[in-house]
Amino acid sequence: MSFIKPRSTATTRDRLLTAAEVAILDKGFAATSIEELIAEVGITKGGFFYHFRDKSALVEAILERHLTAEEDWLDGLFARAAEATTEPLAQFLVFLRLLREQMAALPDVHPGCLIAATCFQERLFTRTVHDLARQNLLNWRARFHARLTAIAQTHPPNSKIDLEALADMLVVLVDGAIILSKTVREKDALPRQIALYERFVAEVFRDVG
Amino acid sequence: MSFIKPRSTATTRDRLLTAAEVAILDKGFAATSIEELIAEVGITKGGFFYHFRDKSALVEAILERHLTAEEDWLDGLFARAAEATTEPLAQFLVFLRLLREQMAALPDVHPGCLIAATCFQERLFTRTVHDLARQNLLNWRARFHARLTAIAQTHPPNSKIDLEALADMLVVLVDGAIILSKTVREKDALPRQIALYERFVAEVFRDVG
DNA sequence: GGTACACTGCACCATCGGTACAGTGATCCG
DNA sequence: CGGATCACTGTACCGATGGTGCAGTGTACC
Repeated sequence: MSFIKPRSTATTRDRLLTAAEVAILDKGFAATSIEELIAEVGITKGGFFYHFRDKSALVEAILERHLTAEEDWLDGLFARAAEATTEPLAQFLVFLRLLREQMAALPDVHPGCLIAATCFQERLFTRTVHDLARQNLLNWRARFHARLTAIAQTHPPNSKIDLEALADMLVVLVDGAIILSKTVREKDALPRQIALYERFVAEVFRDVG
Repeated sequence: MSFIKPRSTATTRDRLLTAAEVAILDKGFAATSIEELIAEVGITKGGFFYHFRDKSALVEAILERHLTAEEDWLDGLFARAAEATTEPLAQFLVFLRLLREQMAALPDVHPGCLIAATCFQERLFTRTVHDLARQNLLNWRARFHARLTAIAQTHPPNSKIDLEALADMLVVLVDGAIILSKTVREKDALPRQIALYERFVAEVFRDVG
């Protein structure tokens, strides 16, 4: 090549990550070849393995980037909910509404959950990939659980409830609804499940006058 | 080979299916090689392609067999629930309890949902595979929805509720909880989610005395 | 005895992940 | 200005795997 390519250091690696993330969510990890990625980004095979030790390391990097981005995004939603009200239950319900609205606003069916995508390809990935996914889920469990516990202080549930499972339930519903919406090709499946969760949470903590 | 192998016609094909199903649920489709399957079953490559046009056709056959077995199994649970009571809500709740108990009795974490596993490997499979998965989910939606509608006749919910989404919710929770339990390696995640669903259904249709 | 079934055995192909390594142009540092 | 380092290129090569093609073979059934 004779033209001068803008020297972009981290950018090539980042473009690889983006191309790979899109491709993996679209058609799966195994169906995404390294050769197709380097063709898209415009580098050679040697260049790919300069950035990533192997295909697993690529997934590792995608997951890391994705998980922090997801965390920032949800933190943003929590912050907006905190602006609206300080009351724990109301705040959580606002957060859920914001989450549902954002999911409903997506143009197509949700591209899919990377966690779920890795979950069913066990042996293709390293320990690290699975640990990343695991830590991420445990993180969300802990965060939602803390909020639900706080809510239960001021709104004691009418009967004993498994708050940890209720915390997991949101993540479970999101992942499950993504599978459903991808499989039956209905983009409103996800927001509708979140709506049910909102109702459930509201009913569990409804103050029995 | 000199020893006389018992002539087992359909059995070889069936043993292939079983070996493949186990392997795919354990480590994923892409990580399961044809060569490992034929080694396990004790045939040659030619024998494999005599039974299946390609790897996708294998998945197709596994799904078909699996989905009918699953349907029979759930029908059995419904039948047992019908023996216990004829009242629609009580019957559905008995069914959910049976489902939860069976899931809790599994020795390890649930091996995983074939539907979900196919969902994230889009381009590796044929149209048929995806259509099978789709029809299966739509089937369960219709069946649960019919039951919920019947329940709503005798137990009008205290406020309007999306019964179709509530029907989907069970499938969504099961699939999502399998992902969760596989990822964090906690076998009780699935029964705990079903327990929450039981409570939700009971509360939605609780007669406001 | 003939036909169909359920394979075996073997040769071969393309794709893909991955290795190895020498070379090269741009950039940064002293 | 020189040297080191970065971010690659280019090429050659390897093994595993999915898949094809086809001739042959033992068994069962009619």
